[in-house]
Amino acid sequence: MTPDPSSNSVDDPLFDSGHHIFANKDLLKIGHVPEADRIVGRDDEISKLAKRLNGAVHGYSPENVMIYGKTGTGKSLVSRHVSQRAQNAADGDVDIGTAYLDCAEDNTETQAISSLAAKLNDESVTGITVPHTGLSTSKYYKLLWETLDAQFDSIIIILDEIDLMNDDSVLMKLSRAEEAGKIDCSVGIIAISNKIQYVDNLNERVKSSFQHKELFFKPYDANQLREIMFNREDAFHDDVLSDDVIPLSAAFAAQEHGDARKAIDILRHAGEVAYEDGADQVTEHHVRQAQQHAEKDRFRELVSGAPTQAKAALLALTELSVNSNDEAFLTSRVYDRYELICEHLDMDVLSVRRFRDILKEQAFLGVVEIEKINKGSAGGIHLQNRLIEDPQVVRETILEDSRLQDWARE
DNA sequence: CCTCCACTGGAATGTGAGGCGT
DNA sequence: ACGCCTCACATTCCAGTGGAGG
Repeated sequence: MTPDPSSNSVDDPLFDSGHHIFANKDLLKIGHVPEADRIVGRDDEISKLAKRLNGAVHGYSPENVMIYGKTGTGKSLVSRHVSQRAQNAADGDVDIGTAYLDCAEDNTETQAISSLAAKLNDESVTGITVPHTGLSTSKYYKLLWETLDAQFDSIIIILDEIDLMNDDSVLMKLSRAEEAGKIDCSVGIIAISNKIQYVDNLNERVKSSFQHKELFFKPYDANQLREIMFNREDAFHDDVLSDDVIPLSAAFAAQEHGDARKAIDILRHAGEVAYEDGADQVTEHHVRQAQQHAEKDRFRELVSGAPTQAKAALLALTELSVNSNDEAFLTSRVYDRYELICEHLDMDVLSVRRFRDILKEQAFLGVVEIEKINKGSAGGIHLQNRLIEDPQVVRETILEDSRLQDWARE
């Protein structure tokens, strides 16, 4: 944290906040939508998508589009970009609205519709207030139709990560609203998924109402990744990046199946590491460190963000791992230890059934690994639970939680 | 090839927080 | 003040599971 003596614009050295490394850190933010000339290698996709949405610009119905592609291939980016441009390009007397919805966050029908209504509603125009929760689903739909009618001629709705949505009916009702005469506003839906089979698994009724064209996004190759990062080089001051930084970050990210998000993350992290080191250049060394950091951070966040009961369960598993030579333990054994911990800490003891689900959630998050084994006539089917990361590290992270700290003294 | 064990996991059901309109 | 809504989390019940060992 040594202040850089050469930095000129800063009065108080305590707050020089990385200026000697970053010139404009916003360029490295995840949701950042770059200008058209900074989007790399997606020209084809952009013009195809624009063609589909063209109707909206002139006041008639746009087509629905289903976009497939792996994470970090620019699906959200291109969708946002094109819908933004459609909004700007609209004919003088056409009012276009756009809404972006992350289905990972709002993954139920009600949540999705309520968020959409809240996002699109401009209270000063419509005079409608949209409560966050509390209404029935149908009331939220009604509110949404009202806001749409009051404000727009056409609307483009982006449903990101739609495969995480628990209920397909959103898709159906949104796409049907116009033809069913519920609203007088053209609706175009851009649904984004990283699972190719998404549409196949849809219910027939939904499929028939959600008429759509499909668009596939290929992963970025190493060259494109490099170009993407060079385009955001302005985030750093001149001469701060040493020559090998971007190629190396690109190489790391290319290994992860061409994920641009990861690439930019690594680059930003490397800058932060360099800043903390008090270095005045970002070097290959910082990139490597950033790469390792990213892995550990992700894991710590998972564990420290877990609910208390889940932490207690993990704690039980770490206790067993630390105090024995085995690595994997039967659920019943982990549960016994968990009971002890709960009693000692004066916590509620959950049922075995719920406990199993908690472990399963942790397995889904990649903290625990579960293997099914069969002991035959000696006792049928069991699950074996094993920590993926070093038990000591998990233990330390869990014990940072004030509610569980008492345990450390035993 | 059949049995048998002790856990697994689906389904139904309950509870309480948070929030609405009347 | 009240009824009504959703949703997350939890419990209870029980049919199903599938390989070691007879």
